[in-house]
Amino acid sequence: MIDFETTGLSPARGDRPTEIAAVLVAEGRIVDRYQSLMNAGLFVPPFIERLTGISTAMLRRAPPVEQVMAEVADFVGTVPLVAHNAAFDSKFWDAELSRLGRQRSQSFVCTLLLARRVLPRAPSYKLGALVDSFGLPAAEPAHRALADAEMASHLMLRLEQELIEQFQCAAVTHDLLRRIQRMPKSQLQTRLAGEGRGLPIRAEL
DNA sequence: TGCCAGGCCCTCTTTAGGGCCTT
Repeated sequence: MIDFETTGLSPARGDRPTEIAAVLVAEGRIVDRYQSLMNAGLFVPPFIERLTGISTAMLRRAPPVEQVMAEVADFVGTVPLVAHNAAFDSKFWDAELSRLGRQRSQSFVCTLLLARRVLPRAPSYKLGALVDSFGLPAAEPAHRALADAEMASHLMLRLEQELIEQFQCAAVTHDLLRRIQRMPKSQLQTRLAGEGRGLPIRAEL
């Protein structure tokens, strides 16, 4: 599970990471962690500083972005990647690796897309709201990379439990999660409701 | 000068619009 804090929403508009955390999950638990601030030489906008607590002064004392991204890419290796709203983290991940002349070799799973399918009537799909609704441990401080990555890891494990119940799968693999998150939401829910829970969907997957 | 992300997903839809989610 990876989580970025950044200067904004779009690397295409010049935004860069300010912090990253990578949490390694195996056999249903967190087994290793990487976390670091990083200095890309940018000014942190006031809104972002209020949101994350990460200031320009903090980044001036942080290691350079190139060093941190190389370290975290080595830490991650070829392990499948997960993020909450992976469309956001994957574009920063790819942009920063590209600057290093490296390329991602593995795919992303998105806990936001999975949650929309597993919990079709949830009032909110924000990371904190989903963690609260499941009664999962809320790591502090929120909107810092390591805390958010740990909360998202607990959310992913909880969603896997839900999928085992709904799809009656003996094991939840990265490839299975990829297929589920790409399945049209309306189609998935209609079939779950209309055909009973489990076997028809499992056979299709 | 003025504007500025982008993909998912619902609906008063599909020749579209707007809210959500990430920072």
